[in-house]
Amino acid sequence: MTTIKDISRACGVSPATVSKALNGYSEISKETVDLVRRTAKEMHYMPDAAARLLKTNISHNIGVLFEDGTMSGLTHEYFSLILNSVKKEAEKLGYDITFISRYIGGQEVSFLEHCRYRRCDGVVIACVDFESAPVIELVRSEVPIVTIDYTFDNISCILSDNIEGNRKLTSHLIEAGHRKIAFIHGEESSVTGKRLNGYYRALAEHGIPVREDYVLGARYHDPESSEKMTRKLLDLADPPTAIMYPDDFSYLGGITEIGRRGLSIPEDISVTGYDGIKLASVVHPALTTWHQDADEIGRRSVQKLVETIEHRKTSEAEQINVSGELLGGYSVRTREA
Amino acid sequence: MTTIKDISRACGVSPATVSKALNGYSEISKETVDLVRRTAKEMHYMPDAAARLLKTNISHNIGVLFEDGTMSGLTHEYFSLILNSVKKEAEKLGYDITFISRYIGGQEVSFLEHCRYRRCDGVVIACVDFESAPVIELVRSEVPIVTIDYTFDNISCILSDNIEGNRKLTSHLIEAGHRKIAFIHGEESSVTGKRLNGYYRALAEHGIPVREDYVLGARYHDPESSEKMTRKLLDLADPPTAIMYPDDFSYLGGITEIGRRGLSIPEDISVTGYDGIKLASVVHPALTTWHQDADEIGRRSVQKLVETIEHRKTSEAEQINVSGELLGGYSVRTREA
DNA sequence: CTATAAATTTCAAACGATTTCGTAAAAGAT
DNA sequence: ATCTTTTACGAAATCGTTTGAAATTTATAG
Repeated sequence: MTTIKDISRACGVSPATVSKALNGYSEISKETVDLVRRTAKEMHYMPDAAARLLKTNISHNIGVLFEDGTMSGLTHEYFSLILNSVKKEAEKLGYDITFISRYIGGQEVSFLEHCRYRRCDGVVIACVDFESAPVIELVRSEVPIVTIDYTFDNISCILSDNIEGNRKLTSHLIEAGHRKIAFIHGEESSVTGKRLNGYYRALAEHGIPVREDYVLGARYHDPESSEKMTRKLLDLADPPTAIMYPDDFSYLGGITEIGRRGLSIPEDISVTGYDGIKLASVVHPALTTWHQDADEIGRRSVQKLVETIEHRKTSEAEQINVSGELLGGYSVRTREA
Repeated sequence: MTTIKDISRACGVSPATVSKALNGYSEISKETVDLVRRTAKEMHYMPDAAARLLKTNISHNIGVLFEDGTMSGLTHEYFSLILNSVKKEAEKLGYDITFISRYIGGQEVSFLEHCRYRRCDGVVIACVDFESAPVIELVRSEVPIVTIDYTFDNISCILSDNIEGNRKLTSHLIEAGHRKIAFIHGEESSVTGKRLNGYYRALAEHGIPVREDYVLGARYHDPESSEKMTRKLLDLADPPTAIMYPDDFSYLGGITEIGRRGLSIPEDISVTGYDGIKLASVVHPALTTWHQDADEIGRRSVQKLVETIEHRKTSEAEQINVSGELLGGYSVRTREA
């Protein structure tokens, strides 16, 4: 590997000058800069991130803490999309991304220790148990953090508009003439709480009393679980005319149970999902759902994190709401009042 | 941050001794080792990966090159699963993983340059255009590489058994009494080639002549595209009795078109998918498909890569086949001969 | 008690870059 | 011609760790 010394030798200048020329210091003459840059290119010079980090204390590396997809209750594709967007934006802003795990050299350590070991400039946290001790330790450390879909004091977070989203989605059903609207929510979490909140609000705004037997819990991303809840709902003496599912994928469980009973969507029963992933538009019938703007969420997280990293003193913790949109499908039927 | 020097001061020994004690050199006395280890723990010492790398030339960092060229990338569940498994196994073996991109500090560079910049010990490549110049450059460099689902001379690769898989899947249909079996394959690639190969073999083994009008190309992960091909097939004067889709997700496009014609699966037409992702088991009817063992593929890639890294001289390039299994669903109907 | 071997520990030089401070030369001012 | 300023560059320290060789201490032998 060519180093700065090799170049300095080839150019007949000192390593210091090479470094400065390469990094655009103004004190180096135009000719020297040109010479150095040219030889660097010719010799296929690449700076060494480690050496640079050692001296500058900047790794240009941001950690991502995304708990593994299958174990997490939340929608797999939604987080994959966020991760992808995080990656793209990070690249654009000059950062690489590394997964933060609880291992170093095969030994178990805390997330924070891992971050320090790799000297991450900052960390994006999503899709984890935010109330677990190792996560809290990291959040409360000196490491710049941005969380997604969870709020901590004094920590910036990017929030998908779960309250608004579910409120609008519920309102959409109400405006289509539904009064008996069931909501199958996912397992307890702050996201779930917000969606419930939105659901209740929409009902309240339209003066529809809440029926507790229409509010059931299932597990995110688990069609079997939603299938079971759908069964419960349809077995009620007075079944709902619309069912809201925890996420798009869970809708598949709904389809199964609804189909089993010979009912059809949306003629006999209306349904909605949540997420707005590709699946929603290719199932039959296409699902009316709330699209969460995963791209924007990923982008904003990194932008905010980088801002925090690069202007640590002036940058303030901020809660950023990213709004989604209603994605109309063919799974909701308008009922006459 | 506590450094080795802080510990050396606290213990009254030299930094060298601390380093050796921490790294288990046998020449250090038991008492010193204990003392050093204890104080290191007390002072919350964490080694600095960068400094260590600088000296040892080992980053304990493996790069992953997972591109989302076709917009599938990370969102494609099969690859997400592989990535996840790669991550887990890497952690277990003491490596972190970093995404290899084509950017450093926002500037465009080659993959190889990025690897050198971060000094990746090795790279797992999957899901990219293996025939593009930047990928070839990386593969042909001195960096240890393992590829997934693509073969290069002298480079280890992990192969999902696409030939066998599709052969067995096709045979399964034949054994169920089908003779008119259409195969909608994905876009051209080595994987597609192998699956075609498996399809042809199965037909040949059973003495069934190939009907070229039953072999159509669609795009992976694109139900609309498969929907269109399904239409073509069903419009044939002599339509097939079974359709094999490029992947599980594409099956959804098939369902749409088949349903539109009032046909049902599997009574009127049998179908199969490929991948064996969760979706296959929760759609209706559950899909008969070939399950690719993404977990095993990820695991073996990292194992082989680490072997290559750690025993560079003795380790030989190897092609490892990971076999999958037929996942029975309810989408194939047995026909009387 | 030496002399020698064995067991510990320390020295000091790296690794590859950045950066502060100093200096020499060139340019500008008086 | 002298003094001041500016411009361009270099010397050397430093970041935190590792490692082979040298030095020191301790143990063993003669």
